[in-house]
Formats: sequence, structure tokens, C-alpha cells
Amino acid sequence: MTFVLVVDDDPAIVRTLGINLRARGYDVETAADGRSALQVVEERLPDVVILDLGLPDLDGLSVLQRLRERHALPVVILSARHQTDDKVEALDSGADDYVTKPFEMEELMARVRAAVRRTSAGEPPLVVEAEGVVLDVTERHAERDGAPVRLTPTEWHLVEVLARRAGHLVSQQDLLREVWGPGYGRESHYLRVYLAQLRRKLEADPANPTLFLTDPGQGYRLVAQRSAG
Amino acid sequence: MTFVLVVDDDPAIVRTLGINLRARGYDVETAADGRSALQVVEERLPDVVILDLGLPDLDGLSVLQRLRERHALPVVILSARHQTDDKVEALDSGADDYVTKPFEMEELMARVRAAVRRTSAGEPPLVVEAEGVVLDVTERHAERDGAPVRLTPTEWHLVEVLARRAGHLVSQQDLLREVWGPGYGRESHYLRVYLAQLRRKLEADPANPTLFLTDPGQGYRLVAQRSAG
DNA sequence: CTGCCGCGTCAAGATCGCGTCAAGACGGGT
DNA sequence: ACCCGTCTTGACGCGATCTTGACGCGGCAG
Repeated sequence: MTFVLVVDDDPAIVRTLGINLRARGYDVETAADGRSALQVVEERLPDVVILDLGLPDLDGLSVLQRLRERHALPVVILSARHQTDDKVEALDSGADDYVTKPFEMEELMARVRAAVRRTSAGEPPLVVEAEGVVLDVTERHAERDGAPVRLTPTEWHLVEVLARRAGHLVSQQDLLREVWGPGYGRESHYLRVYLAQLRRKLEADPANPTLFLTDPGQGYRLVAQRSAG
Repeated sequence: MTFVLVVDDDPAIVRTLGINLRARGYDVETAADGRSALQVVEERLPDVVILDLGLPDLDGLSVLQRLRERHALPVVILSARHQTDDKVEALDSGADDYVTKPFEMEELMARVRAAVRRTSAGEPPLVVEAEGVVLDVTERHAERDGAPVRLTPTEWHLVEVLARRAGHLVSQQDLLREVWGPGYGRESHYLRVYLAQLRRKLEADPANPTLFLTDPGQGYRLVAQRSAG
């Protein structure tokens, strides 16, 4: 999923943008000042940044430059300043686009799409590993002792949810809701069937699982470590 | 030297842009209609195109689309139409930027600089190769065992998205969104038809594909290596 | 000791997704 | 206006996958 960082000190704008972006299937994080924006970039490396120039702490331009020093990710400037000089300076500082407030939501969305399309970063790899078993979730590739193992779509979906919280307990309800959709939550039946299949395919001894553990009455956990992709 | 193609039917604009661009060290060619614009692109392959939407012969949008069918070069739209819908449509058709007339010369220059910077810094020519099949995405030239193969615009678009992540899984949703535009994502139908066509044209044995692989329920992947352009 | 509940297992029928083919719609070029 | 290539849409068969039901086991509480 494409991950957008929205940086603006106006809560109303942050909110509207958040709603619209999420409605279009983006994952959204927000920041109200330059400092936290840079922090989010370091921690979560967005696919695209929408950046307001008028921030309380740092000048928007210096945020842009700091950002450009370390990352190539696309930046769309969103600013109340409509002077030509401002636009030129921002664009020459590395901005990919410059939109003035007030703005049309649809246009901004289209410009964000264009910016993302150009770089098309793709998803960050998610790989977990334990006891000779490798689960590359983004590539949908599984191995046991070096031999490839085929998993079905639903099995992958389940593995994905468990792998995201590798090592931690995931409740049955959460699993059902994430894999089968909202409206599910009581069908623990499904989980039993699929966990059995996953164990049969991946565990050394399916009867005594060490990878996919059951917390009776609670949920399941995947005992594995995230490894570099 | 950076080579700019200016397409506009208004001689005054062409002239002003020409002067300003040349003063900044660009090599400039002009065209007054869509037909000659496409011709120049074929012959001299500009680094960037400034394209007016209101042309006498062809719709500016179709020029853009035709251009996109064969080349990845950046296009900055310059248009009198300032409706949001027009902008959205152009940007989603592959435009890199959209500037409305009347425009500030300095701003346009900055946007052109930004467009050039992005692509020149960005992607090298994209050529993938495997099992006697060569796919030159930037040049839009395909070969199987030395014999040229014709691909349609949509087929190329699909190949381009797959080739960009050669060897990696690309989800059905990503493919649909990138090729058919945002708003698509559930029409896996299209993919089946087009993948079948690509296999028929490129695979040694279309019934047992080795190039365009299916991950059932997930997406497709192109098994090929990037080679020098 | 006994009944109940949640878990794991297995198997069978229903359903879904993929590949294939072909007909109609669309649009550009002449 | 017509022709051609391309894109969209529908139908079909087949194999893989999902759902569903039944059963046994073991822990726990009464």
C-alpha cells in the first residue's frame, strides 16, 4: 500500500487530506511541524510527502532540503504563497510539484498520483525467518529447508497478518477480520483449518508446532524473526 | 545539451518560449500541430516536451497518449483550460506537470527544470532479456529469437510495469491501476486476456509460460534480467 | 467421574480464479 | 463512409481453493 506523509500545521487541512487520501486507499501519516516530519521520514520512509511551506518550527524549504539530502522520495509542496519566486525556489530545491492554497482536492490527488507513478517505489519487503523456514511475504515466496513451498492466497493472507506482528499474539478476532473481512470474527473454525494446513506445509513436526503456536482461547502467534529483505 | 520540444499553435507563445529556453542554454525545436510534434519525437527524441492541449489537428491528449505509447520522456502540459477535470485527465494520462495559461515564464522554466532533473537523475534505459526474448521498453522494441514482434500500446504498458520490477511479483491491483488508471483494481479479467496475448506473442510454449508467470490469486511476474541499454 | 468446550484432523461438495476463444464496440486513417 | 487494428466484454471448461460438516481428543469444571 502506498504510504503518504502529510505535513501541515493546519489541523483542518490535515484532516481533510487524510480523509481523502485514505478513501483512495492510501496509508496516511501526518505531522504538524518540520521536526516531526523529518522524524517520520526516517522511521517509516513514506512513498510520497505532501509538504506545507508555512510550518511553525522550521522553514518548509529547509525541511525539503534536509529531506533531499538523504532521500529521493517525491515531494509535493502545498503552500499559501503563490508568488512565482516561491515556486521557483521550491522547485529548484528539489520539489516535484507545487500546489497553491486554496486547492482543488481532485487536482492535488492527481498530482500525487503522478508523483508516485514516476518513482513507483513498490512495497517494502517483509521477510520472516525461523528454523529453516523463510517466508517472503511481499514476494509471496516460501521455503522450508531450501525447498520452495506453495501457499494458497488465503494461507498467504494469514501468514501476512501473523508476520506483521511476528512473535506477538494475534487474537482470533483480529485474524478473522483482517483475512476474511469485517463482519467475521466468530468463525474460529476457519482458523483451525488453515493453521493446520500451514503447519502441515511448513512445520518440521506438524503435530508439535514450533512456528505457529496456539494460545488456547486467545489466538495464534508466529514465532519468527524479521530478517532483512 | 538538453533538448526541448515546444508544441503550440500560437506563434507568439512558441517564439517567447523559444527565446527564453535558448537564453537558458537549451536546444529548442518547435512544432505547431500534433502531427509534426510526433514526427519530431520520432526523429530526434527530445529530453522534455512542452505540450499545448489546444492543437489544430489532434487533440492534445491523444498526442500525449501516443507519445506515451512509445516513449517515457517527461511532458509538461501548457493549457488554457483550467478546469480541474482537464488537469486530472491529463495528469492521469501520463503528463508530468500541468501549467495553465497565462503563465509565469520563470515558473514554467522551473517546472521544466524539475521535470528534466527527475528523469535524467532517474531511470536508465530499460531493457530486459531472457530466453531469446528481448524487450526494449524505452524504445518499444520487442524481439523473439531475433525476429521483431509487434506489441499493442496496452501490451507495452503492461510489459513496462512488469519490466520495471523484473523478477518481482506485481499484484493484480497494481497492474490494473498502473495500466488502466486509478479506479480500476477489480478487473482481473483484462489481465488474463492481455497476459494470454503476451504469452502467445513471446513465449516459446504459451501453454507453459516461463517468462510471464502467474501467482494465482496474487499477481504476475516477469522472469527476466535487466540488461544494458 | 462425567459432560462440555475448544482445538486439530479429515474429507467432500460448492465455489472461485485462470486461461481460452470469439463477438461486438470503439477509434483513427483513408 | 468504410476499413482496420485494438480494446472490451461475455461465455465456458478445468483445476485449485475454500467452505462446511463430522469426529476424536484432551483439559477443565461441576
